[in-house]
This record gives sequence, C-alpha cells and structure tokens, in this order.
Amino acid sequence: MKIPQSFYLGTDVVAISKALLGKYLFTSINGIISGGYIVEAEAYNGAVDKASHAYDNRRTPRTEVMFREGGIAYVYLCYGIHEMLNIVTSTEGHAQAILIRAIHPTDGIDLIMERRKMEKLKSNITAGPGSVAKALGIDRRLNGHSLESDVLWLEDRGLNFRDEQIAAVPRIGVDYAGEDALLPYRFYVKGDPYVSKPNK
DNA sequence: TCGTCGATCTACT
DNA sequence: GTAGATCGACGAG
Repeated sequence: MKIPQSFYLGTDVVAISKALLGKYLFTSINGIISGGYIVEAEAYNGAVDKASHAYDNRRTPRTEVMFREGGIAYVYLCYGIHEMLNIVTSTEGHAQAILIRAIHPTDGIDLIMERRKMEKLKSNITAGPGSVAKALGIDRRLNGHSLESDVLWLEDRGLNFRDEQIAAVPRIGVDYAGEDALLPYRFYVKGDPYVSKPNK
C-alpha cells in the first residue's frame, strides 16, 4: 500500500531517513512499473545544515520545492549531468529533504537495464543517487511531483530492518560543509550489494 | 559577465 | 587513479 502523506510530515528528517530503508520506491513511465526497496538514504536538515542546498533558508528557484509541505519529490541536476531524487519532508516552510542514494531493484529489471544500458544485472545498477534516478527514469520533470501519484510513489510492504542491520555514518561528498560533514546522516543496510561504493 | 565548484558516474590509462 | 562531461548557484569584479 502507498505510504500516506502523514508519513512525510514528521519534523525529524533523520528519523524518517532511517525509516525509509526497506520502503519500496516505484515509477510508472509509459505504463511500465520499475522500482525496488530503498537500501541507502541521506538526511539534509534544511536551514541548520551546511550541507543542504537550503542552508540558512536559502531560497532559489531550485530549492523552492524543499520549503513546501512534505510528500513531494525534489529532483535537481548535479555536476551538469546527473539527476538526483530527494524526498521532501516536514511541514511547509521547513526545507528538509532525504537523498535516495541506492535501491535494491525488484520490479521492471529489464527496463532498468535498458535505461542504464547494461547487458547484465550488476550490483552498481542502482547504487548511487545519479544511478537510481536514471534507472527509474526520474528527471527534473518530476520536481515538485506528489509521492502518492500514479507516476511516482512509495509503498510499505512490511519489510523492516533491525537496528543492528542499519549503519549510520557521515554523508558522501559534502566535505565543504565543515563540521556538519561529520554528522551521521547517511543510513544504509549493512551487507546489501546495492549500497553505493563507500560501504565498509 | 565570468570563473569556480558542486549531495556524481563512466571510461580510460 | 584520474579526467571529462557540462548546468545552476554563487561571489568577485
């Protein structure tokens, strides 16, 4: 069943990030469904987080969707090449978001391989935020889009991980954020082959 | 207006 | 291991 909007309205983005592990993420593009369950996510805590695009409540055309009410997608372009999917959380005016860094694919594998131009299923097919977006056909057209729609949505299928199966470590690629770069805001499922590279 | 750098990935040496 | 792709936000001039 689809996850209701109330799930995204919580104000503790770090706790929600952890809770997202094991939730299923799907897209239906041109009538074909693809997706899988989330195995890696990072929290970005809005105004007080130097690593966030919305640090100090910085509003630009790009960050505007993060200030909206939770339950929508924030998709932006990084390095001029890669689209990144984020889940916007919290209430209106609070720019919190969760970067989806890796999923464990379960549905539409053929389509995912086609989008990624891979002949065989390798574990890096949906490892890393740019890879996830490409694999599921997500791009900036979905920016600001509801997560309860028929194109993009999350489901709870009762898959849960125990605390000892989940690692909490510093985020990737945010060295510019000073002391905030050290916060343990990256969560992943230990041992899952689809977790992105830096995975000890 | 220009130059720099970024929540990255791939291909090639 | 490192270069190249190449857009949006930012700060300097």
